[in-house]
Amino acid sequence: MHTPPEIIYEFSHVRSDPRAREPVAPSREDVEWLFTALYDAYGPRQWWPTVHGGSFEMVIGAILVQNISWSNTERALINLRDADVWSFKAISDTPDETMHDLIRPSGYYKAKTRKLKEFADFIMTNHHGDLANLFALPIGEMRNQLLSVWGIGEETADDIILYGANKPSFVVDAYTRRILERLGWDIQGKSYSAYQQLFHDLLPHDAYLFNEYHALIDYHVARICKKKPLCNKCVLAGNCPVGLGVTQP
DNA sequence: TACCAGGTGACTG
DNA sequence: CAGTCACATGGT
Repeated sequence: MHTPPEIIYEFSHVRSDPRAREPVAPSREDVEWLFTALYDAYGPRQWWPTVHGGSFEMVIGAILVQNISWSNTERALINLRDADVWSFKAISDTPDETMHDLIRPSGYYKAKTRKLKEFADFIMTNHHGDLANLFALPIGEMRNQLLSVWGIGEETADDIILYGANKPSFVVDAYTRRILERLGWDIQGKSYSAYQQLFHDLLPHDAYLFNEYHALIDYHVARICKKKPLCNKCVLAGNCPVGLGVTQP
């Protein structure tokens, strides 16, 4: 379905001095190196994960997974499907109390019920109930519309743009922030856009590249670069200040 | 047991 | 702009 762009194979395989004690601004070579190292180690990740598949599930899953594990999200998606609450109209028509019971496993069930309903109303009111109409918008307009919906923040908006609409908007999450900090890469400020800008400024805006890059970061950080990092199992250890013992996590 | 897991919005200084 | 808090379930 996706074909890796040739540019991947022209990426840098080296990074700047990993023994620097103070954070340094990452170069294009650094950002290319990280992708290449993870891709060589793990191969394509083929995200977004699915239970039943389809754009509807992807978007609903992006809301339900907020600050919770995917396994919890899966339970909620299965409940919704089994209850035949599997369209924006169905979400809108289902009483709050029923929604609470169905999505309870995903946590924050009251807040997420409101989020799902606000999003369903948005799609029905502004896009004739069809996600394809949202996905057809230019990235900037799509992103602004998504951010206008209560419960859709920057990460969820970019999840939907990248993994739903298949357009290049880099996803920044807690894992992304953690690994960049551990690598000793200085970011101007702590805002979401500061992190995203790094990737947008230094990489070609390619949906496949952004898709795999974010997926590889999450795969790697969830398993290796944990709060207590497993540096003895890390393929980046020889190029990371933490892995080299230069700095502490 | 306590901590952790693919955030967001409300509120504060 | 940066920091803090509530929101809530299931796994380890």
